[in-house]
Amino acid sequence: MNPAFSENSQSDQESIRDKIVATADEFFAHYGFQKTTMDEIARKLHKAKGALYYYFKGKEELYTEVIKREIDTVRSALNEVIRQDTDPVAKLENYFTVRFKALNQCVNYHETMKADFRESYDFVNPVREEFEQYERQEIKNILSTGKSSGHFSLSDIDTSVDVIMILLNSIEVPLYLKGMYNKYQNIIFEMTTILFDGLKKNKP
Amino acid sequence: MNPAFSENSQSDQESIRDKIVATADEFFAHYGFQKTTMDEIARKLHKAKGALYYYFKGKEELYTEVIKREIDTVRSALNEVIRQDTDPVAKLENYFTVRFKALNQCVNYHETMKADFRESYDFVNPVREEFEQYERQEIKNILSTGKSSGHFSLSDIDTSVDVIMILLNSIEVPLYLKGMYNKYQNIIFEMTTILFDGLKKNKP
DNA sequence: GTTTGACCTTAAAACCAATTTGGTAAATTG
DNA sequence: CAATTTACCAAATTGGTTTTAAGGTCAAAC
Repeated sequence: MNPAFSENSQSDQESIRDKIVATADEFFAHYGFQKTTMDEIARKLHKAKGALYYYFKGKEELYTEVIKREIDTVRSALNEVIRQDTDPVAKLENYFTVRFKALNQCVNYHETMKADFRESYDFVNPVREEFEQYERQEIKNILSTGKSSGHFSLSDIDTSVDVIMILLNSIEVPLYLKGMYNKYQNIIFEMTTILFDGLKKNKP
Repeated sequence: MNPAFSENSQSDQESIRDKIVATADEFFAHYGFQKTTMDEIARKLHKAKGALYYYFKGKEELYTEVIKREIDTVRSALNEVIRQDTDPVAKLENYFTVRFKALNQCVNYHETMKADFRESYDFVNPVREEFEQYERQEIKNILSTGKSSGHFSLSDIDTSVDVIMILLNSIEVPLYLKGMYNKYQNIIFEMTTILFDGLKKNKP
């Protein structure tokens, strides 16, 4: 489970697991969850379908793993931004830019969002929620340090975080589900600017 | 067509048209576009189905009329806000509050938005687009006068309008489609506050 | 000018058989 | 024992057909 524990045999095991996830990713991204079959994935890997069930409980768990890795990519990119030693304003700005760009790559994640209007993909909710919690925490951190350092003037940080979270999540719909990411990029930039002028401390 | 031209006989005609729209509204709001039949609507009005086609070309036109009236309600409320002699900042704030509240009542309008992820209700697009154009114009007016009067500090008004329009439209998804309007009200308030601090001229 | 009711056409629902597919478990391999 | 296969089941999906219902039309009637 933990990569740090991987021995020779387990390294192979992980490697196969990874290959399964990678192949599943391709199919899911191409044909979506429903239209992808476990048999297809197995065949592509020159394995029998049953082998997949040695690594994953079922199709849903495999799909969830694919989504999880997509989200992890975003998280890594965001961690990189957070790690940097920049002032809170620049950090939050970077956070937004990187988030939109990285999330734009998450084909399967968008698929579930789109599908959520038709049917429910509840089984990915844990992943979504976990990421939301992560983001909430990180944004709160940035705002908190920004408030302490006098970069932001905020009365209630938690509410500000709520606002930002809702804005981030809301704007995903036109951006990704309607494929307007490239078209709206300059508008996103302007939006962040306005938002930041609102969050920033007014220069006295 | 124009109510100002209505004579006695035409007044009756308009009255019946209105009754049809009202009844249609009830059914559409209750069962949605697809599951409502023209026959149902006619029966409720103690008329034959054919009568409806004397006033409307078809089901889609009738539905569009229902949507149009919903939107007109919102527009009236907004016109009231615009009419008032308040400073641009307060006016735009009122605009937001009233818009969200009024739009929350438009059951059928939300139905089409929700449905747009499954199938397309293109025939209501003209209504949508017309309203969007109206909003764009009014918001631009407010921003323009706000800039002239020194309440707002804006470099490019058109882009600011774009940002506001996208934000307004984006946030409708969680607000109405996911029924979070009541839950999010204080967050909306805070959002407007932040947004306005961003738009307002920094006090020197 | 309105309304009706019979009528047409097409789209949706209901049905059913055939097939596919997710999932399991015993057997097999190395 | 870890990893994989094969054979198999039950449930879901698909394809095609029939039936039904619903949108829309029109001549006649009010």
